[in-house]
Amino acid sequence: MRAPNRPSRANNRSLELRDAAAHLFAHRGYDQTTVREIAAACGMTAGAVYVHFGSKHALLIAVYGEAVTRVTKRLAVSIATLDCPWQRLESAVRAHLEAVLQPNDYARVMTRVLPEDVGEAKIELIALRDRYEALFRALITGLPLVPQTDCGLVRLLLLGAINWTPFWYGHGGATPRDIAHLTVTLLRNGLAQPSARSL
Amino acid sequence: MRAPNRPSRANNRSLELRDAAAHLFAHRGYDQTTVREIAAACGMTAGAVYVHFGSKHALLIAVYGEAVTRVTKRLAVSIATLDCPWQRLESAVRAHLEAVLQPNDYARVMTRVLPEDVGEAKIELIALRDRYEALFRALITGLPLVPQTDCGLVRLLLLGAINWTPFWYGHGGATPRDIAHLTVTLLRNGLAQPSARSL
DNA sequence: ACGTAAAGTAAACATTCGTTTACTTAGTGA
DNA sequence: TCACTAAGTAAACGAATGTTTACTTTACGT
Repeated sequence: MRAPNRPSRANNRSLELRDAAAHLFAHRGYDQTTVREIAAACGMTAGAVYVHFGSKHALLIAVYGEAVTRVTKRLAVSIATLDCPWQRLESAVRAHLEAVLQPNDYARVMTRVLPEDVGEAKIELIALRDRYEALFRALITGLPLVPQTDCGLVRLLLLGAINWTPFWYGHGGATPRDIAHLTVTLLRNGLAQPSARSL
Repeated sequence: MRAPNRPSRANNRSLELRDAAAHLFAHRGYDQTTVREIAAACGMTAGAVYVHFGSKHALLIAVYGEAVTRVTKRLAVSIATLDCPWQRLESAVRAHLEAVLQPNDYARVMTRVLPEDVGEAKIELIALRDRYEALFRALITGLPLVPQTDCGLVRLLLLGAINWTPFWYGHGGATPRDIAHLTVTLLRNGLAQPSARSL
């Protein structure tokens, strides 16, 4: 018998495959990426992919799961030492944006491939995404908002705004820090001139 | 010679095809829709599609163009009689949301299929989308915002928030009217309790 | 040294899809 | 009536794709 949790051959090419898949899914989308391309990126043939993953869908789920794990960790670290709920939210938004906007293959997969487009794997992807969005739910319900605000709606608008950023980022000079600051300022105080505010 | 602008056979099945394509693209995405499905929806064979459209890409561009035309018209009507810039923006957002969220095949294609995913037709789709987003540029630069606000960034965040809505709409009880109101209120005044505002 | 099993290859398989081709049908104008 | 042309069909084409199969290689435990 071999020792469990440690494969006999040291090189774990599953991770190599997963990374290559993440890179291609992030840059070209799921449908536009072929199993042969993923294999070639690791210097292998298509058949070898199925030694490590049962299907292309399974590979996507592995990538997506790793993406959620990484971004979750990054976000938790960024807010760990902060107390002010507004600062916590801004820091979380900035961490999310940095992950999604810097050339970070895993995070980018989360916004690039839509669960609706992958049919069979849809349910698993939505579950993973929900796990991540729950973090923002907590951050938003912790804010001192005007009474009877629909926190769920606020969360969805906020996530929509920042999930869409990859499609336009780079055309202006704004950094993730700028975008996060503007977003949370907007949520907190609005952007109207003081004389133009309503009730 | 035949009279121009009026085909000899009265039935213009190009439009029928375009409608069917819009329906399928909106519900299943571009890649997941086959030319055979579009043809079958009109009771035709795949080959007949190419009598009316040179390629599947051309069909997508036709759908996308019609979508922009329709939503643009709808949006123009909704703000025509309003003067207050905040009301104009809210009305425009509501019109956009109603178009995108009600089962409106054409409008939904605008948010469902990403130009990045269609390769060859990408450039045309982006041009069409830009034409539409210019309307929001005008509405936002007309707002009395605090000085030195980055209007471009605001527009992109706003469009991101409302373009993402189709992916979650229906899970809460919010109507397009509710969402539009909350969005513009948020942009105008923020949502912090008055005692929790910062400079 | 030997048997085992994982890792990988090369090739084929079975679809599927966008598109083309050859042919048929039917309305229109002269 | 008759030639013309747009509209449509049935079938095939050619390429691409996810996946499987049969076979080879190689590292490890005993």
